[in-house]
Amino acid sequence: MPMRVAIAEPPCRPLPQNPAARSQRIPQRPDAGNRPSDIAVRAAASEIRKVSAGVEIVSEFDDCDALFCVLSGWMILKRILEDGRQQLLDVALPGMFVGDPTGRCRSFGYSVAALTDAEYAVLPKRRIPELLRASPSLTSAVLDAAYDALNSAYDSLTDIGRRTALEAIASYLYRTERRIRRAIGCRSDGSVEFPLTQSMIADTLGLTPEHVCRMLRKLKDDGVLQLNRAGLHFLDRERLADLAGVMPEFEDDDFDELDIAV
Amino acid sequence: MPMRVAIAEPPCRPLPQNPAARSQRIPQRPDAGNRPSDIAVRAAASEIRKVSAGVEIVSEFDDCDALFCVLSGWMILKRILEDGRQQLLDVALPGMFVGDPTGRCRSFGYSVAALTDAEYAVLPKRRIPELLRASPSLTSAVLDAAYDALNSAYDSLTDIGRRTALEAIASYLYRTERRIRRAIGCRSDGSVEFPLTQSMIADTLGLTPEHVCRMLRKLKDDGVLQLNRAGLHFLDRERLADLAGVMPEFEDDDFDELDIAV
DNA sequence: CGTGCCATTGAGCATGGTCAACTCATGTGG
DNA sequence: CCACATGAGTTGACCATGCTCAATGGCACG
Repeated sequence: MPMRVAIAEPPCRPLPQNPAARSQRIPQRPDAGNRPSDIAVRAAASEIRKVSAGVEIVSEFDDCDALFCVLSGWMILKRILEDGRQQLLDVALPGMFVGDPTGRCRSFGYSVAALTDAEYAVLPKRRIPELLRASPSLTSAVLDAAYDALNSAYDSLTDIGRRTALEAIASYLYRTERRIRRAIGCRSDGSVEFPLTQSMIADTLGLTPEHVCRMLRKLKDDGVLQLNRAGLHFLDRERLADLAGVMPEFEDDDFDELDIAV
Repeated sequence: MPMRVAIAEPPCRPLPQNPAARSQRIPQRPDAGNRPSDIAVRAAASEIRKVSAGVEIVSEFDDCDALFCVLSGWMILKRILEDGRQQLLDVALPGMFVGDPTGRCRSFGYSVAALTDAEYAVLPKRRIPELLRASPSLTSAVLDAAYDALNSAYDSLTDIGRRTALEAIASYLYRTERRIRRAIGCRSDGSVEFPLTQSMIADTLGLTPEHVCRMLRKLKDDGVLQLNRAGLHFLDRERLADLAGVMPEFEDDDFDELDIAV
Protein backbone atom coordinates (compact mmCIF):
# COMPACT_ATOMS: atom_id res chain seq x y z
CA MET A 1 0.00 0.00 0.00
CA PRO A 2 2.65 2.58 0.85
CA MET A 3 4.75 3.41 -2.11
CA ARG A 4 7.60 5.01 -0.31
CA VAL A 5 10.49 2.78 -1.12
CA ALA A 6 13.88 3.22 0.39
CA ILE A 7 15.91 2.16 -2.58
CA ALA A 8 19.45 1.43 -1.59
CA GLU A 9 19.03 0.92 2.08
CA PRO A 10 20.79 -2.09 3.57
CA PRO A 11 18.36 -4.90 4.32
CA CYS A 12 19.08 -4.68 8.00
CA ARG A 13 19.12 -1.00 8.71
CA PRO A 14 20.07 -0.27 12.27
CA LEU A 15 17.30 0.31 14.72
CA PRO A 16 16.46 3.99 15.01
CA GLN A 17 17.99 5.12 18.24
CA ASN A 18 15.53 6.79 20.47
CA PRO A 19 18.04 8.37 22.82
CA ALA A 20 15.67 7.97 25.71
CA ALA A 21 15.65 4.22 25.25
CA ARG A 22 19.27 3.87 26.05
CA SER A 23 19.57 5.98 29.13
CA GLN A 24 16.16 5.37 30.61
CA ARG A 25 16.05 3.48 33.83
CA ILE A 26 13.50 0.80 33.27
CA PRO A 27 10.85 0.31 35.91
CA GLN A 28 10.20 -3.28 36.75
CA ARG A 29 7.33 -5.02 38.40
CA PRO A 30 8.39 -5.90 41.91
CA ASP A 31 7.96 -9.53 41.05
CA ALA A 32 9.92 -9.30 37.81
CA GLY A 33 12.19 -12.27 37.47
CA ASN A 34 10.45 -14.13 40.25
CA ARG A 35 7.14 -15.13 38.75
CA PRO A 36 6.73 -18.89 38.61
CA SER A 37 7.29 -18.86 34.87
CA ASP A 38 10.46 -16.81 35.27
CA ILE A 39 11.81 -19.31 37.72
CA ALA A 40 11.04 -22.13 35.30
CA VAL A 41 12.77 -20.25 32.53
CA ARG A 42 15.84 -19.40 34.53
CA ALA A 43 16.12 -22.99 35.64
CA ALA A 44 15.92 -24.21 32.07
CA ALA A 45 18.15 -21.58 30.47
CA SER A 46 21.61 -22.51 29.35
CA GLU A 47 22.65 -18.91 29.48
CA ILE A 48 21.42 -15.41 30.34
CA ARG A 49 22.54 -12.70 27.93
CA LYS A 50 22.54 -8.94 28.11
CA VAL A 51 22.30 -6.70 25.07
CA SER A 52 22.27 -2.96 24.63
CA ALA A 53 19.61 -1.02 22.82
CA GLY A 54 19.80 -1.31 19.06
CA VAL A 55 21.52 -4.67 18.85
CA GLU A 56 19.89 -7.17 16.55
CA ILE A 57 20.04 -10.57 18.24
CA VAL A 58 18.35 -12.56 15.48
CA SER A 59 17.92 -11.87 11.82
CA GLU A 60 15.13 -13.19 9.68
CA PHE A 61 16.89 -16.10 8.03
CA ASP A 62 19.09 -17.16 10.90
CA ASP A 63 18.90 -20.78 11.86
CA CYS A 64 16.32 -21.11 14.54
CA ASP A 65 18.52 -23.02 16.94
CA ALA A 66 17.31 -21.62 20.21
CA LEU A 67 14.29 -20.29 21.98
CA PHE A 68 14.69 -16.97 23.78
CA CYS A 69 12.75 -15.57 26.66
CA VAL A 70 12.86 -11.86 27.37
CA LEU A 71 13.67 -11.20 31.03
CA SER A 72 13.95 -7.42 31.03
CA GLY A 73 13.75 -4.58 28.55
CA TRP A 74 11.97 -4.33 25.22
CA MET A 75 12.61 -6.26 22.04
CA ILE A 76 11.11 -5.74 18.64
CA LEU A 77 10.09 -8.38 16.12
CA LYS A 78 10.05 -7.22 12.54
CA ARG A 79 10.10 -8.32 8.98
CA ILE A 80 11.88 -6.44 6.24
CA LEU A 81 10.98 -6.53 2.54
CA GLU A 82 13.72 -6.39 -0.05
CA ASP A 83 13.02 -2.80 -0.99
CA GLY A 84 13.33 -1.54 2.54
CA ARG A 85 9.72 -1.45 3.61
CA GLN A 86 9.43 -2.95 7.05
CA GLN A 87 6.65 -4.29 9.20
CA LEU A 88 6.93 -4.44 12.96
CA LEU A 89 5.23 -7.64 14.04
CA ASP A 90 5.21 -7.14 17.76
CA VAL A 91 7.07 -5.85 20.73
CA ALA A 92 8.40 -8.50 23.06
CA LEU A 93 8.08 -7.50 26.70
CA PRO A 94 9.45 -9.43 29.67
CA GLY A 95 7.92 -12.90 29.79
CA MET A 96 7.55 -13.27 26.06
CA PHE A 97 9.23 -16.07 24.16
CA VAL A 98 10.88 -15.49 20.84
CA GLY A 99 11.64 -18.30 18.45
CA ASP A 100 10.00 -21.58 17.74
CA PRO A 101 9.75 -24.27 20.40
CA THR A 102 8.21 -26.74 17.99
CA GLY A 103 11.46 -27.42 16.17
CA ARG A 104 9.71 -27.37 12.82
CA CYS A 105 10.91 -24.02 11.56
CA ARG A 106 14.36 -23.73 10.11
CA SER A 107 14.61 -20.00 10.40
CA PHE A 108 13.07 -17.46 12.72
CA GLY A 109 11.03 -15.75 10.03
CA TYR A 110 11.58 -12.35 11.55
CA SER A 111 14.40 -10.35 12.99
CA VAL A 112 14.61 -9.50 16.64
CA ALA A 113 16.32 -6.42 17.98
CA ALA A 114 16.69 -4.94 21.42
CA LEU A 115 14.82 -1.67 21.60
CA THR A 116 16.14 -0.87 25.03
CA ASP A 117 18.93 -2.46 26.98
CA ALA A 118 17.62 -5.92 27.64
CA GLU A 119 18.27 -9.33 29.14
CA TYR A 120 17.08 -12.62 27.83
CA ALA A 121 17.40 -16.31 28.56
CA VAL A 122 18.60 -18.80 25.98
CA LEU A 123 17.04 -22.26 25.72
CA PRO A 124 19.01 -24.38 23.25
CA LYS A 125 16.69 -25.94 20.74
CA ARG A 126 17.74 -29.50 21.13
CA ARG A 127 17.02 -29.48 24.82
CA ILE A 128 13.55 -28.03 24.42
CA PRO A 129 11.50 -31.23 24.11
CA GLU A 130 13.16 -32.59 27.22
CA LEU A 131 12.70 -29.30 29.09
CA LEU A 132 9.05 -29.09 28.19
CA ARG A 133 8.46 -32.63 29.31
CA ALA A 134 10.28 -32.07 32.56
CA SER A 135 8.66 -28.77 33.44
CA PRO A 136 4.92 -28.30 33.08
CA SER A 137 5.28 -24.76 34.27
CA LEU A 138 7.73 -24.04 31.45
CA THR A 139 5.32 -25.62 28.97
CA SER A 140 2.56 -23.51 30.29
CA ALA A 141 4.68 -20.36 30.13
CA VAL A 142 5.55 -21.10 26.51
CA LEU A 143 1.93 -21.74 25.61
CA ASP A 144 0.80 -18.61 27.42
CA ALA A 145 3.32 -16.52 25.56
CA ALA A 146 2.37 -18.03 22.23
CA TYR A 147 -1.30 -17.27 22.73
CA ASP A 148 -0.57 -13.79 23.99
CA ALA A 149 1.43 -13.16 20.86
CA LEU A 150 -1.30 -14.63 18.69
CA ASN A 151 -3.99 -12.48 20.24
CA SER A 152 -1.81 -9.44 19.89
CA ALA A 153 -1.26 -10.26 16.21
CA TYR A 154 -5.01 -10.67 15.71
CA ASP A 155 -5.58 -7.28 17.32
CA SER A 156 -3.02 -5.76 15.01
CA LEU A 157 -4.63 -7.37 11.99
CA THR A 158 -7.94 -5.83 12.91
CA ASP A 159 -6.35 -2.44 13.51
CA ILE A 160 -4.48 -2.40 10.22
CA GLY A 161 -7.09 -4.05 8.10
CA ARG A 162 -10.33 -2.58 9.24
CA ARG A 163 -9.75 0.61 11.16
CA THR A 164 -8.95 4.13 10.04
CA ALA A 165 -5.55 5.54 10.94
CA LEU A 166 -6.90 7.39 13.95
CA GLU A 167 -8.85 4.39 15.21
CA ALA A 168 -5.89 2.10 14.65
CA ILE A 169 -3.51 4.33 16.58
CA ALA A 170 -5.97 4.75 19.43
CA SER A 171 -6.59 1.03 19.58
CA TYR A 172 -2.91 0.15 19.34
CA LEU A 173 -1.91 2.52 22.11
CA TYR A 174 -4.81 1.40 24.24
CA ARG A 175 -4.03 -2.28 24.15
CA THR A 176 -0.28 -1.86 24.15
CA GLU A 177 -0.44 0.25 27.26
CA ARG A 178 -2.30 -2.57 28.98
CA ARG A 179 0.36 -5.05 27.99
CA ILE A 180 3.07 -2.73 29.27
CA ARG A 181 1.30 -2.27 32.59
CA ARG A 182 0.93 -5.99 32.82
CA ALA A 183 4.48 -6.96 31.92
CA ILE A 184 6.40 -4.04 33.36
CA GLY A 185 4.10 -1.90 35.48
CA CYS A 186 3.14 1.74 35.48
CA ARG A 187 4.48 4.78 37.25
CA SER A 188 2.75 6.42 40.19
CA ASP A 189 1.28 9.10 37.92
CA GLY A 190 -0.30 6.40 35.77
CA SER A 191 2.06 6.76 32.84
CA VAL A 192 4.11 3.93 31.38
CA GLU A 193 7.44 3.83 29.65
CA PHE A 194 7.15 3.89 25.90
CA PRO A 195 10.35 3.73 23.89
CA LEU A 196 8.71 3.31 20.47
CA THR A 197 9.19 6.19 18.05
CA GLN A 198 6.44 7.46 15.78
CA SER A 199 8.24 5.76 12.93
CA MET A 200 7.94 2.44 14.71
CA ILE A 201 4.25 2.98 15.36
CA ALA A 202 3.93 3.69 11.66
CA ASP A 203 5.78 0.49 10.78
CA THR A 204 3.51 -1.40 13.15
CA LEU A 205 0.28 -0.06 11.71
CA GLY A 206 1.13 0.15 8.02
CA LEU A 207 1.15 3.95 8.04
CA THR A 208 3.72 6.64 7.36
CA PRO A 209 5.46 8.49 10.19
CA GLU A 210 3.97 11.76 8.95
CA HIS A 211 0.46 10.48 9.20
CA VAL A 212 1.08 8.98 12.62
CA CYS A 213 2.36 12.35 13.71
CA ARG A 214 -0.77 14.09 12.46
CA MET A 215 -3.11 11.65 14.17
CA LEU A 216 -1.15 11.74 17.41
CA ARG A 217 -1.27 15.50 17.30
CA LYS A 218 -5.03 15.28 17.15
CA LEU A 219 -5.12 12.95 20.15
CA LYS A 220 -2.78 15.21 22.10
CA ASP A 221 -4.62 18.40 21.17
CA ASP A 222 -7.90 16.82 22.20
CA GLY A 223 -6.45 16.09 25.62
CA VAL A 224 -6.75 12.35 25.22
CA LEU A 225 -3.16 11.44 25.93
CA GLN A 226 0.42 12.58 26.34
CA LEU A 227 3.18 10.84 24.46
CA ASN A 228 6.86 11.68 24.36
CA ARG A 229 10.21 10.30 25.32
CA ALA A 230 9.19 10.42 28.94
CA GLY A 231 6.45 7.89 28.28
CA LEU A 232 2.82 7.38 27.47
CA HIS A 233 0.11 8.83 29.67
CA PHE A 234 -3.62 8.48 29.11
CA LEU A 235 -5.59 11.53 30.22
CA ASP A 236 -8.99 10.38 29.02
CA ARG A 237 -9.14 6.63 28.90
CA GLU A 238 -12.81 6.47 28.14
CA ARG A 239 -12.56 8.72 25.12
CA LEU A 240 -9.58 6.78 23.88
CA ALA A 241 -11.42 3.49 24.21
CA ASP A 242 -14.29 5.05 22.35
CA LEU A 243 -12.06 6.24 19.53
CA ALA A 244 -10.44 2.83 19.44
CA GLY A 245 -13.79 1.11 19.15
CA VAL A 246 -13.09 -1.04 22.18
CA MET A 247 -15.98 -2.31 24.18
CA PRO A 248 -14.97 -1.48 27.76
CA GLU A 249 -17.47 -3.89 29.28
CA PHE A 250 -15.27 -6.74 28.18
CA GLU A 251 -12.10 -5.40 29.68
CA ASP A 252 -10.59 -7.35 32.51
CA ASP A 253 -8.68 -5.13 34.81
CA ASP A 254 -7.43 -7.71 37.21
CA PHE A 255 -3.86 -6.58 36.85
CA ASP A 256 -4.38 -3.06 38.09
CA GLU A 257 -3.40 -4.08 41.55
CA LEU A 258 0.05 -4.85 40.25
CA ASP A 259 0.84 -1.21 39.54
CA ILE A 260 4.12 -0.14 40.98
CA ALA A 261 5.60 3.16 41.97
CA VAL A 262 8.80 4.22 40.29
CA MET B 1 -9.22 2.79 6.66
CA PRO B 2 -12.28 1.61 4.78
CA MET B 3 -15.22 3.87 5.27
CA ARG B 4 -17.87 1.61 3.97
CA VAL B 5 -19.98 1.04 7.00
CA ALA B 6 -22.88 -1.35 7.03
CA ILE B 7 -25.09 0.52 9.42
CA ALA B 8 -27.88 -1.68 10.60
CA GLU B 9 -26.41 -5.07 9.91
CA PRO B 10 -26.71 -7.60 12.71
CA PRO B 11 -23.40 -8.08 14.51
CA CYS B 12 -23.22 -11.71 13.44
CA ARG B 13 -24.23 -11.64 9.85
CA PRO B 14 -24.47 -15.10 8.37
CA LEU B 15 -21.48 -16.41 6.48
CA PRO B 16 -21.81 -15.71 2.76
CA GLN B 17 -22.80 -18.99 1.23
CA ASN B 18 -20.54 -19.97 -1.55
CA PRO B 19 -22.77 -22.66 -3.04
CA ALA B 20 -19.75 -24.65 -4.08
CA ALA B 21 -18.68 -24.94 -0.48
CA ARG B 22 -21.69 -26.90 0.49
CA SER B 23 -21.86 -29.44 -2.23
CA GLN B 24 -18.17 -29.84 -2.92
CA ARG B 25 -16.65 -33.16 -2.06
CA ILE B 26 -13.61 -32.34 -0.05
CA PRO B 27 -10.38 -34.04 -1.02
CA GLN B 28 -8.45 -35.31 1.93
CA ARG B 29 -4.89 -36.26 2.38
CA PRO B 30 -4.71 -40.02 2.50
CA ASP B 31 -3.31 -39.77 5.98
CA ALA B 32 -5.96 -37.33 7.15
CA GLY B 33 -7.19 -38.30 10.56
CA ASN B 34 -4.33 -40.70 11.08
CA ARG B 35 -1.37 -38.49 11.61
CA PRO B 36 0.20 -38.95 15.03
CA SER B 37 -1.24 -35.64 16.20
CA ASP B 38 -4.71 -36.62 15.00
CA ILE B 39 -4.55 -39.80 16.97
CA ALA B 40 -3.54 -37.88 20.05
CA VAL B 41 -6.41 -35.47 19.51
CA ARG B 42 -8.99 -38.16 18.95
CA ALA B 43 -7.83 -39.95 22.04
CA ALA B 44 -8.15 -36.81 24.13
CA ALA B 45 -11.41 -35.55 22.67
CA SER B 46 -14.56 -35.74 24.69
CA GLU B 47 -16.64 -35.51 21.56
CA ILE B 48 -16.41 -35.26 17.79
CA ARG B 49 -18.88 -32.85 16.21
CA LYS B 50 -20.04 -32.31 12.66
CA VAL B 51 -21.28 -28.97 11.37
CA SER B 52 -22.57 -27.83 8.02
CA ALA B 53 -21.20 -24.95 6.05
CA GLY B 54 -22.20 -21.58 7.40
CA VAL B 55 -22.75 -22.56 11.01
CA GLU B 56 -21.02 -20.38 13.58
CA ILE B 57 -19.68 -22.64 16.29
CA VAL B 58 -18.17 -19.95 18.49
CA SER B 59 -18.89 -16.28 18.75
CA GLU B 60 -16.47 -13.65 19.87
CA PHE B 61 -17.54 -13.25 23.48
CA ASP B 62 -18.51 -16.80 24.21
CA ASP B 63 -16.95 -18.34 27.26
CA CYS B 64 -13.81 -20.08 26.19
CA ASP B 65 -14.66 -23.38 27.84
CA ALA B 66 -13.16 -25.76 25.34
CA LEU B 67 -10.38 -26.18 22.86
CA PHE B 68 -11.35 -27.34 19.38
CA CYS B 69 -9.31 -29.13 16.80
CA VAL B 70 -10.41 -29.12 13.18
CA LEU B 71 -10.47 -32.64 11.76
CA SER B 72 -11.92 -32.01 8.32
CA GLY B 73 -13.26 -29.09 6.32
CA TRP B 74 -12.53 -25.39 6.59
CA MET B 75 -13.28 -23.02 9.41
CA ILE B 76 -12.91 -19.28 9.51
CA LEU B 77 -11.76 -17.11 12.38
CA LYS B 78 -12.99 -13.55 12.29
CA ARG B 79 -13.55 -10.46 14.32
CA ILE B 80 -16.48 -8.14 13.79
CA LEU B 81 -16.54 -4.43 14.67
CA GLU B 82 -19.75 -2.88 15.92
CA ASP B 83 -20.47 -1.09 12.69
CA GLY B 84 -20.29 -4.23 10.60
CA ARG B 85 -16.75 -4.04 9.33
CA GLN B 86 -15.16 -7.43 9.71
CA GLN B 87 -11.65 -8.80 9.67
CA LEU B 88 -10.92 -12.42 8.84
CA LEU B 89 -8.07 -13.48 11.09
CA ASP B 90 -7.28 -16.84 9.58
CA VAL B 91 -8.68 -19.93 8.03
CA ALA B 92 -8.47 -23.05 10.16
CA LEU B 93 -7.60 -26.13 8.15
CA PRO B 94 -7.50 -29.69 9.46
CA GLY B 95 -4.97 -29.99 12.24
CA MET B 96 -5.41 -26.48 13.53
CA PHE B 97 -6.52 -25.80 17.08
CA VAL B 98 -9.04 -23.12 17.86
CA GLY B 99 -9.43 -21.68 21.31
CA ASP B 100 -7.05 -21.12 24.15
CA PRO B 101 -5.31 -24.02 25.84
CA THR B 102 -3.72 -21.78 28.44
CA GLY B 103 -6.92 -21.27 30.38
CA ARG B 104 -6.18 -17.59 30.84
CA CYS B 105 -8.67 -16.15 28.37
CA ARG B 106 -12.27 -15.87 29.37
CA SER B 107 -13.62 -15.47 25.88
CA PHE B 108 -12.45 -16.64 22.51
CA GLY B 109 -11.78 -13.19 21.16
CA TYR B 110 -13.00 -14.10 17.71
CA SER B 111 -15.87 -15.95 16.17
CA VAL B 112 -15.44 -19.26 14.42
CA ALA B 113 -17.65 -20.44 11.60
CA ALA B 114 -17.62 -23.48 9.37
CA LEU B 115 -16.89 -22.40 5.83
CA THR B 116 -17.51 -25.87 4.44
CA ASP B 117 -19.09 -28.86 6.08
CA ALA B 118 -16.61 -29.74 8.78
CA GLU B 119 -15.75 -31.99 11.68
CA TYR B 120 -13.95 -31.01 14.82
CA ALA B 121 -12.88 -32.51 18.10
CA VAL B 122 -13.82 -30.97 21.43
CA LEU B 123 -11.36 -30.89 24.31
CA PRO B 124 -13.08 -29.63 27.47
CA LYS B 125 -11.09 -26.88 29.03
CA ARG B 126 -10.84 -28.25 32.51
CA ARG B 127 -9.25 -31.44 31.29
CA ILE B 128 -6.64 -29.69 29.19
CA PRO B 129 -3.83 -29.36 31.74
CA GLU B 130 -4.15 -33.04 32.56
CA LEU B 131 -4.31 -34.02 28.88
CA LEU B 132 -1.26 -31.97 28.02
CA ARG B 133 0.69 -33.51 30.86
CA ALA B 134 -0.35 -37.00 29.87
CA SER B 135 0.30 -36.67 26.17
CA PRO B 136 3.50 -35.08 24.91
CA SER B 137 2.32 -35.59 21.36
CA LEU B 138 -0.83 -33.61 22.08
CA THR B 139 1.26 -30.87 23.65
CA SER B 140 3.45 -30.82 20.63
CA ALA B 141 0.46 -30.71 18.28
CA VAL B 142 -0.99 -27.77 20.18
CA LEU B 143 2.32 -25.93 20.14
CA ASP B 144 2.79 -26.63 16.45
CA ALA B 145 -0.64 -25.30 15.65
CA ALA B 146 -0.11 -22.20 17.75
CA TYR B 147 3.13 -21.35 15.99
CA ASP B 148 1.66 -22.07 12.57
CA ALA B 149 -1.15 -19.68 13.37
CA LEU B 150 1.29 -17.10 14.67
CA ASN B 151 3.45 -17.25 11.57
CA SER B 152 0.40 -17.02 9.39
CA ALA B 153 -0.76 -13.96 11.30
CA TYR B 154 2.68 -12.38 10.89
CA ASP B 155 2.51 -13.03 7.17
CA SER B 156 -0.89 -11.40 7.02
CA LEU B 157 0.36 -8.40 8.98
CA THR B 158 3.13 -7.89 6.46
CA ASP B 159 0.74 -8.29 3.56
CA ILE B 160 -1.80 -5.84 4.89
CA GLY B 161 0.59 -3.37 6.38
CA ARG B 162 3.36 -3.10 3.88
CA ARG B 163 2.31 -4.45 0.53
CA THR B 164 0.18 -2.97 -2.22
CA ALA B 165 -3.16 -4.61 -2.92
CA LEU B 166 -1.77 -6.61 -5.83
CA GLU B 167 1.27 -7.76 -3.89
CA ALA B 168 -0.84 -8.63 -0.87
CA ILE B 169 -3.25 -10.75 -2.88
CA ALA B 170 -0.43 -12.52 -4.68
CA SER B 171 1.36 -13.19 -1.43
CA TYR B 172 -1.78 -14.30 0.36
CA LEU B 173 -2.78 -16.75 -2.35
CA TYR B 174 0.76 -18.02 -2.64
CA ARG B 175 1.20 -18.89 0.99
CA THR B 176 -2.36 -20.00 1.54
CA GLU B 177 -2.12 -22.45 -1.32
CA ARG B 178 0.89 -24.00 0.36
CA ARG B 179 -1.01 -24.39 3.60
CA ILE B 180 -3.90 -26.01 1.76
CA ARG B 181 -1.61 -28.44 -0.04
CA ARG B 182 -0.03 -29.26 3.28
CA ALA B 183 -3.20 -29.72 5.30
CA ILE B 184 -5.52 -31.12 2.66
CA GLY B 185 -3.59 -31.95 -0.48
CA CYS B 186 -3.86 -30.94 -4.11
CA ARG B 187 -5.63 -32.44 -7.12
CA SER B 188 -3.83 -34.27 -9.86
CA ASP B 189 -3.90 -31.18 -12.09
CA GLY B 190 -2.12 -29.20 -9.38
CA SER B 191 -5.13 -27.16 -8.28
CA VAL B 192 -6.45 -27.00 -4.76
CA GLU B 193 -9.92 -26.49 -3.37
CA PHE B 194 -10.58 -22.89 -2.43
CA PRO B 195 -13.97 -22.06 -0.93
CA LEU B 196 -13.14 -18.45 -0.01
CA THR B 197 -15.09 -15.80 -1.89
CA GLN B 198 -13.54 -12.57 -3.11
CA SER B 199 -15.36 -10.82 -0.30
CA MET B 200 -13.60 -13.02 2.21
CA ILE B 201 -10.24 -12.34 0.62
CA ALA B 202 -11.09 -8.66 0.91
CA ASP B 203 -11.97 -9.06 4.58
CA THR B 204 -8.71 -10.91 5.12
CA LEU B 205 -6.54 -8.27 3.49
CA GLY B 206 -8.30 -5.10 4.52
CA LEU B 207 -9.51 -4.36 1.00
CA THR B 208 -12.90 -4.03 -0.68
CA PRO B 209 -14.40 -6.85 -2.75
CA GLU B 210 -14.37 -4.59 -5.81
CA HIS B 211 -10.67 -3.94 -5.55
CA VAL B 212 -9.91 -7.61 -4.95
CA CYS B 213 -11.90 -8.36 -8.07
CA ARG B 214 -9.88 -5.85 -10.11
CA MET B 215 -6.55 -7.18 -8.89
CA LEU B 216 -7.58 -10.81 -9.38
CA ARG B 217 -8.68 -9.93 -12.89
CA LYS B 218 -5.19 -8.64 -13.56
CA LEU B 219 -3.65 -11.86 -12.27
CA LYS B 220 -6.04 -13.99 -14.31
CA ASP B 221 -5.60 -11.90 -17.49
CA ASP B 222 -1.84 -12.13 -17.12
CA GLY B 223 -2.10 -15.91 -17.04
CA VAL B 224 -0.71 -16.18 -13.53
CA LEU B 225 -3.55 -18.16 -12.00
CA GLN B 226 -7.08 -19.44 -12.29
CA LEU B 227 -9.51 -18.91 -9.46
CA ASN B 228 -13.17 -19.83 -9.29
CA ARG B 229 -15.56 -22.06 -7.45
CA ALA B 230 -13.79 -25.08 -8.83
CA GLY B 231 -10.63 -24.11 -7.00
CA LEU B 232 -7.34 -22.29 -7.18
CA HIS B 233 -4.77 -23.18 -9.80
CA PHE B 234 -1.39 -21.54 -10.24
CA LEU B 235 -0.29 -21.35 -13.87
CA ASP B 236 2.90 -19.37 -13.33
CA ARG B 237 4.20 -19.95 -9.84
CA GLU B 238 7.43 -18.11 -10.38
CA ARG B 239 5.75 -14.94 -11.57
CA LEU B 240 3.31 -15.12 -8.69
CA ALA B 241 6.13 -15.49 -6.19
CA ASP B 242 7.81 -12.54 -7.83
CA LEU B 243 4.70 -10.39 -7.60
CA ALA B 244 4.28 -11.49 -4.00
CA GLY B 245 7.83 -10.50 -3.16
CA VAL B 246 8.59 -13.95 -1.84
CA MET B 247 12.13 -15.18 -1.92
CA PRO B 248 11.80 -18.65 -3.42
CA GLU B 249 15.24 -19.74 -2.24
CA PHE B 250 13.87 -19.98 1.27
CA GLU B 251 10.91 -22.13 0.38
CA ASP B 252 10.87 -25.60 1.79
CA ASP B 253 8.96 -27.91 -0.46
CA ASP B 254 9.26 -31.03 1.58
CA PHE B 255 5.54 -31.62 1.54
CA ASP B 256 5.19 -31.91 -2.23
CA GLU B 257 5.44 -35.64 -2.00
CA LEU B 258 2.22 -35.64 -0.06
CA ASP B 259 0.17 -34.52 -3.05
CA ILE B 260 -2.83 -36.69 -3.67
CA ALA B 261 -4.96 -37.39 -6.63
CA VAL B 262 -8.64 -36.59 -6.43
C1' DC C 1 28.56 23.62 17.98
C1' DG C 2 27.72 20.69 14.30
C1' DT C 3 25.54 16.31 13.11
C1' DG C 4 21.83 13.12 13.14
C1' DC C 5 17.54 11.64 14.11
C1' DC C 6 12.93 12.47 15.59
C1' DA C 7 8.90 15.25 15.32
C1' DT C 8 6.19 18.53 12.74
C1' DT C 9 3.78 20.96 9.04
C1' DG C 10 2.07 21.89 4.34
C1' DA C 11 0.85 21.14 -0.58
C1' DG C 12 -0.25 17.93 -4.01
C1' DC C 13 -1.31 13.38 -5.51
C1' DA C 14 -2.41 8.15 -6.01
C1' DT C 15 -3.95 3.93 -4.29
C1' DG C 16 -7.72 2.03 -3.15
C1' DG C 17 -12.60 3.07 -1.44
C1' DT C 18 -17.56 4.42 -2.54
C1' DC C 19 -21.57 4.08 -5.12
C1' DA C 20 -24.27 2.26 -8.61
C1' DA C 21 -25.30 -0.74 -12.29
C1' DC C 22 -25.26 -5.00 -14.39
C1' DT C 23 -24.24 -10.14 -15.52
C1' DC C 24 -24.32 -14.71 -14.33
C1' DA C 25 -24.82 -19.02 -11.76
C1' DT C 26 -27.37 -21.37 -8.48
C1' DG C 27 -31.22 -22.59 -5.87
C1' DT C 28 -36.30 -22.19 -4.88
C1' DG C 29 -41.10 -22.37 -5.32
C1' DG C 30 -45.12 -22.40 -8.08
C1' DC D 1 -39.94 -26.61 -16.02
C1' DC D 2 -39.81 -21.85 -15.85
C1' DA D 3 -40.03 -17.38 -13.16
C1' DC D 4 -37.95 -15.42 -9.75
C1' DA D 5 -34.87 -14.31 -5.83
C1' DT D 6 -30.34 -14.27 -4.16
C1' DG D 7 -25.70 -13.32 -3.91
C1' DA D 8 -21.06 -13.56 -6.08
C1' DG D 9 -18.46 -11.44 -9.46
C1' DT D 10 -17.64 -7.45 -12.61
C1' DT D 11 -17.14 -2.83 -14.41
C1' DG D 12 -16.96 2.24 -14.47
C1' DA D 13 -16.94 6.98 -12.68
C1' DC D 14 -15.85 9.59 -8.93
C1' DC D 15 -13.73 10.64 -4.57
C1' DA D 16 -11.05 10.61 0.12
C1' DT D 17 -7.86 8.71 3.15
C1' DG D 18 -3.49 8.49 3.71
C1' DC D 19 1.08 8.74 0.99
C1' DT D 20 4.88 11.55 -1.22
C1' DC D 21 7.97 15.04 -1.15
C1' DA D 22 10.04 18.86 0.89
C1' DA D 23 11.37 21.90 4.39
C1' DT D 24 11.81 23.20 9.31
C1' DG D 25 12.46 23.04 14.41
C1' DG D 26 14.20 20.67 18.43
C1' DC D 27 16.71 17.72 21.31
C1' DA D 28 20.66 14.61 22.29
C1' DC D 29 25.21 13.39 21.81
C1' DG D 30 30.03 13.64 20.28
